[in-house]
Amino acid sequence: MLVAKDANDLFRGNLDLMILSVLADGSKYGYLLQQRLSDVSRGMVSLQAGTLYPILHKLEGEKLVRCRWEETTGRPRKWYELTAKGRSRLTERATQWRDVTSCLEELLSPILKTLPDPA
Amino acid sequence: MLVAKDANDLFRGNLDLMILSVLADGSKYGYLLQQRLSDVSRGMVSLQAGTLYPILHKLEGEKLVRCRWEETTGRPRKWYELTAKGRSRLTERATQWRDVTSCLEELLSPILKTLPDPA
DNA sequence: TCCGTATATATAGGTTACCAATACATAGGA
DNA sequence: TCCTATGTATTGGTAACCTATATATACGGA
Repeated sequence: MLVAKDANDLFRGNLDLMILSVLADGSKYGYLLQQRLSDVSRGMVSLQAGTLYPILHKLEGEKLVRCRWEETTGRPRKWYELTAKGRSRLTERATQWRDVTSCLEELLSPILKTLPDPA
Repeated sequence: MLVAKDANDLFRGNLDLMILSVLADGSKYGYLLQQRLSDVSRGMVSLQAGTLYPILHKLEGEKLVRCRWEETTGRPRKWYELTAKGRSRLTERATQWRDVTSCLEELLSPILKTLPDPA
């Protein structure tokens, strides 16, 4: 029951949201996105390749991102860019997230108040 | 990709946390817990029986809750009570949740700032 | 020059949380 | 009498994510 079995279980269901939001900050290729996400989350999120690429393919299939291969450098890289539809989805999902947090915060505030400050 | 396919997908992975926190407010039987959760979430969370009871059984198996049948009233009811281990798990999961939100908030704050107030 | 590591993308198979559907049974009101 | 609300439970299915594996290039050190 979600007892830290898998690294990213705490973010389950929100990886698409996180990826879209990172792409909103500028186009990236998969590997770069992976590192950026690890950085901004201070290591809390560590997307494995087997997690990342299937999500990107799915986002592409939904036309939320578009991509093109860059062959100029030695290694081929696949750059992903947010589409208009992707931006729309991002705001939709971000709004949902805000609603979820407000709901959870109401439930958890009495419990969290008894805890020491995160510092 | 989490496009409101199922009613509670937005809360996926947190139903155990929500149930534990509702039980922290006092012992309840399943059906009562189901309604209370719907109330405090203003209808956002609507646990079906097929979702609720398996979770309760699992929590019981982990000794996070204990339960006893109440036979006095007409219909038998199974009351669930948080154990010490359950309380410990609750604070642990609540802390995790706080960390997740702070991480997501950092990612989403630029997007949410552009949106109108929830009101 | 050879090897290990970082870079870079991809797929197959498995696990788990949750849902939908169904089942069974009692109480109360129309 | 019948319908709805109450109350607990199980079975089968789906989707998201993970682990393991595969393939290939670039680069630095020995």
